[in-house]
Amino acid sequence: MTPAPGTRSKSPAVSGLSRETVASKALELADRDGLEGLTMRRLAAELGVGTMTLYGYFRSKDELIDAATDFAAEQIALPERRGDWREQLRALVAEVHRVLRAHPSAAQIRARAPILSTGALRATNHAMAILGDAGFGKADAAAAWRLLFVYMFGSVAFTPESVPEESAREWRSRIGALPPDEFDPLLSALPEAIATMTGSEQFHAGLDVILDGLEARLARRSTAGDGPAG
Amino acid sequence: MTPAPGTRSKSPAVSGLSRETVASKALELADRDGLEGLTMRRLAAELGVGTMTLYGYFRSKDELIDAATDFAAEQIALPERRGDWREQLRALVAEVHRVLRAHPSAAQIRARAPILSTGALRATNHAMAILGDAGFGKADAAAAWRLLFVYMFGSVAFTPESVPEESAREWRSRIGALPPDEFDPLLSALPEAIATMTGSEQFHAGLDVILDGLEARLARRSTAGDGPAG
DNA sequence: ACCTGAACACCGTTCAAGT
DNA sequence: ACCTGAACACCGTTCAAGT
Repeated sequence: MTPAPGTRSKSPAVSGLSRETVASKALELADRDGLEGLTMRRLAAELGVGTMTLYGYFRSKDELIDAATDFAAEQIALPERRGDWREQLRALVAEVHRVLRAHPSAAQIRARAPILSTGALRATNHAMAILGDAGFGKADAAAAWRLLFVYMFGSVAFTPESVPEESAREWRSRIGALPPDEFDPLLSALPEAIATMTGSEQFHAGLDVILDGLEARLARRSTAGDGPAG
Repeated sequence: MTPAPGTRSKSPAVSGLSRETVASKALELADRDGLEGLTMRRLAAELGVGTMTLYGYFRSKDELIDAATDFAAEQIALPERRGDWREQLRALVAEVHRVLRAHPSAAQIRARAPILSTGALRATNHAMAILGDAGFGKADAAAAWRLLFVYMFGSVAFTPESVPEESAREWRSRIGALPPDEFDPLLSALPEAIATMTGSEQFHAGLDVILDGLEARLARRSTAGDGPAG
C-alpha cells in the first residue's frame, strides 16, 4: 500500500528528537536570524546532533520550513465570537497579526507557498463563518478575507518592528536630499511618512479603514437587495 | 575629501558594461528565476564576464540588488492627475501594481529594506500630493498611502500570477480533506476561496474596498470640522 | 587601470559507512 | 535501526596576480 499523499517522513526517536522539536527550533532560529540564517548545519549544531540526522525527520529543508510555519499557525487562538461582525473580524485579525509578529519568519515563508495546515485553515474558516453570518455572499466573503490576509502578511513582511537609529537617520537624509520643488508634498510630511515605515501602531488604524470599506460594500449589497448567495 | 554618503562604486567601462547594464540584467534574472536564482556567478556568466568583474561595478551583492529595484522603480510612469482624488489614486496604484507584476522580484527585495531611489519616492510624493489636495491631513495621508503600499506589495508578494495545475489540485485536496463539520463555512466556499489565491483580478476589487474606507474616513473628518493639518 | 582565477568559508544534499 | 562523516556541487567574497 502506497502512503497517503499527506504522509511525510517518519520520526526516529532515539536522540530525544521529534519532528515537533526540530520544527520548533527551526522556527526559533528563523525568527532570530531571518530565514537565510536558518541552515541545516546551524540547526543541527543547536540541537546537538549531526547535520544529516535532520534528514531522518524531514526529507528536505523545504519540508522542514513548511513544518515550522505549521507550528507557528498552531499558536493562533481563535477568539470567541462576541459583538457584531466588525468586532469579531477585528479580534480574529488582531490575533493572527499577533502570532505573525511573534514569528515574522512565517510571513517570509508564506511568500514561497501557501500554508495549508489545519491550524492555518482554521483561521480562514473562522473568517468565512463570521463574514457569511454578516451577510456577505461566498465570493465577497472570500474576497474580503483575502484582502485582510494580504494586509496582515504585507504589514509584517514590509514593516519592521523597529530599525537601528542609523537606518532611520539614513532614510531621513536620503529623502531630505530630494529636490524641494518637485518633492514638496512628501518633504512637508517627512516625519509622518517616516513614522509609518516601522512598528505595529499603524496596523490597527489601517484595519479600521478596511473594515469601513467592507461595511460600505455590505450596505450597498443589502440596499440592492442582492442577498448572500447559496 | 571623503565621498558623499550616496556615492557608490565607480563604473569601469572597458568591456561595454555599466552599472545600469548589470543591474538591469540582474533584475531580469531575479524576475525569471526568483531572488535565490540570482547569483553573482550566473549573472557574470550571462553577461559573458568573470564573476569578480561584477565587483568593479558593485561593492556587494546587496548593493547590486538595491540597484536592480531602483531600476524597476524607474519604470513607474506617473499618471496624469485626472478626475477626483479616488480616480487619481486608483490610477497611481494601478501603475505601481503593473510595474510590480512585471518585476515581482522587486516586491521580494523590498522585504529586505525600503527602496529610497528617486523613482520610487516619486510615487510616494505623487500620492501625498493627491491625498493632501483631497483634504487628508499629513498623518492621515501618510497612513493612507502606507495602507495602499502594504496592499500593493503584499498582493504581489503573496499572490502568484498563476500556479501549476498540480499545485492547485493539491490545494483543493488538502482543504477538501478537512473535517466537514468543523470546516463547513470554508468548505462550502472552496472554489471561491481557491480562486482568490492566484491572479491579479482580485486586486482591483480589494483596492475599491480600501478606497471606500478612505472616503468614509475623509467624510468623517470633514464633518468633525477637523481640517487638514499644516 | 581594468579584469579575473584561485582560494576560503560557507550552503543543501547524496552516499556510503559507522554503531 | 538509527545516526553521521566525507564528498559533491554550489554560494559570496578576499586576495593576489594577471594584462
